[in-house]
Amino acid sequence: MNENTASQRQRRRRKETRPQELTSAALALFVEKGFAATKLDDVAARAGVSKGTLYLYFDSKEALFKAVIQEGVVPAIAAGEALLDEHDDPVELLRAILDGWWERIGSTELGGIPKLMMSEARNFPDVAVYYHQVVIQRGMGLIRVAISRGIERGIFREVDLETVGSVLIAPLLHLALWRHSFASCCGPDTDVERYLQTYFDVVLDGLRVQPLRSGDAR
Amino acid sequence: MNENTASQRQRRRRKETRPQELTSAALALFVEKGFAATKLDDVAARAGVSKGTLYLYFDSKEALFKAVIQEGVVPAIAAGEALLDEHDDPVELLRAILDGWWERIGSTELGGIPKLMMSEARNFPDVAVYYHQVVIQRGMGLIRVAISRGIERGIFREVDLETVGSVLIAPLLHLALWRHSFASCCGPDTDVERYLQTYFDVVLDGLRVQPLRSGDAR
DNA sequence: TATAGTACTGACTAGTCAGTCAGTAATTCA
DNA sequence: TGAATTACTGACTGACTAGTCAGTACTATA
Repeated sequence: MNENTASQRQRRRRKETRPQELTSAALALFVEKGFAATKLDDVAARAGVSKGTLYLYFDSKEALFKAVIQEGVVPAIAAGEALLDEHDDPVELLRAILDGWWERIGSTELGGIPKLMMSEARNFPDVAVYYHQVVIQRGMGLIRVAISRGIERGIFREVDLETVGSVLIAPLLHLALWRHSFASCCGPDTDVERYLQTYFDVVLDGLRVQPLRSGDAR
Repeated sequence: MNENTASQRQRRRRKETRPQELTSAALALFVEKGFAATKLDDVAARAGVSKGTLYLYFDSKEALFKAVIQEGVVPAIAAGEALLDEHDDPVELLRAILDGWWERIGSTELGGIPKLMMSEARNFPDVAVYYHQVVIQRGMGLIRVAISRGIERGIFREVDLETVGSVLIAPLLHLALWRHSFASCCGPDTDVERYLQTYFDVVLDGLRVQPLRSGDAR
C-alpha cells in the first residue's frame, strides 16, 4: 500500500518526513470516508506507524484535520497569482488560471480538499473561515482581475465581477468533486478531456464580445 | 423548533406522518453534520420523539439514510420531465429546466441532498448507484434533449451533448452546495439573484449561434 | 369498565474509537 | 560499551452511541 516500508531496512526514525506522511494519509481517508467516519488507527496504519506516533505529531484528530487543510492549501496559493504577470492576452490568462487550477489542484490528490471542506465546513467553522479567506477569496480575486482586464480591453462583455468567478470555477470544482464521489461507483461517465473542452467552449464563447463564428471553439 | 408539539393536545399516535417527520429531521442533520457525525438521539429529538420510536419505522441508521435519499428524490423526478412538452423555444425550455431545478430543489431543503450524496457516495455505493440512475442520468438526459433540439433548429452551437449537461448544471449545484457549507460561516458572499443572472448571462450567450450584441443578456 | 391492541418511551448493553502512557527499540554521545 | 536520548509502540480506558426491550400510556372495542 505505502511504498516506504519495504524499501528502507530500518524504517523508523523519520521525524522530518512523518508529519507530511501522516497528513497525506489522513487527506486520502478524510476525502474518501469523511472526517467523522475516519479512524485514526487507519490513518496511522496507512502511514505505516502506530496510533501513538500520530499523537507525537498532532495533538488531536481536529488538529490533524487542520494540518491537512493547511498543508494542502499553502502550496496552491502562490502558484496562481504568479500567472497574472505571465500572460498578456486576457483569454490566454483566464485559460491559464483555470487550466492551471485543474492541472495543479483538481487533477491531483489536492482535488479532494474541496470535497472535504464542503463536507466539513459547518463542523469546523474556524477552518472554513480560514479556507475562505486564504483560498476562495484569493482565487476569486484572481479570476476577477483577469476578467476585468478583458473587459477594459473590450475582449469580454461586461459581466458581473462579483459573481462571475464562482460561476466560472463551478464546473471545475464539480469535476473534482465528482472524481472523489460518484466516479468510484458509477464510472467516470464523462471523460475529463471532453468535459474540459466543452467547458471552455461554452464558457469562453459566453464571454467574448465577438465570438468566433467558425462553428468550432478555439 | 417543530411546530407539531404545541398545537395538538394529544401529540402521540401519528403512524402515518411519522416517517416523513423523521426523514425530514434526518435530512436536516445529515446535511449539516454528515451521516457519521449525526446522532440518532438528535434526529429523534428534532422530530419530537424518542430514539426507540425511530426504530419502529426504520431498521437501522443506514436504512434511515436510504429513506432520506429516496423520499427526497422521488418527488423531484417527474416534475422536470413534464417541462419538455411545455416549451417550444429551446432557450425558454433550457431556462425553464435550470430555473425549475433551482426553484424546486436548489433553493428548498432538498438542496442539501446533493451535498449529502457527494459526501457519502463512497460510503454507500448502492445508494450512489441508485441516485445516479434515478436522478443524475435522468436530469442529464433532460438537458441533453433541450440542447439537441436547439442545435437542430440552429439556435445553439454544436456542443458536445455528452458533457454539456454536467457543465451547465455545475454552477447551480455549486450554489446549492455553498448554501449548505460555507454560507453559514462566511456570509452568503454572493447574493443568489445576481449569481443566477450572471450564470444565465454567461452560459446562454455561450450557446447561442447568433448572440445578442446589445450588451445585455436575454 | 374490562380487555386487547398499538404507539411510544428511556434505561440499558455491547461495541467502537479518540486519546494516554508505561515500556521498547533504535540512535547518539561519552 | 554503555548511558542517555529520541522515536515509536500497542494495550488500555473512558466516553460515547447504535441498537434493544421491558414497560408505560394512550386508544379502540366489547
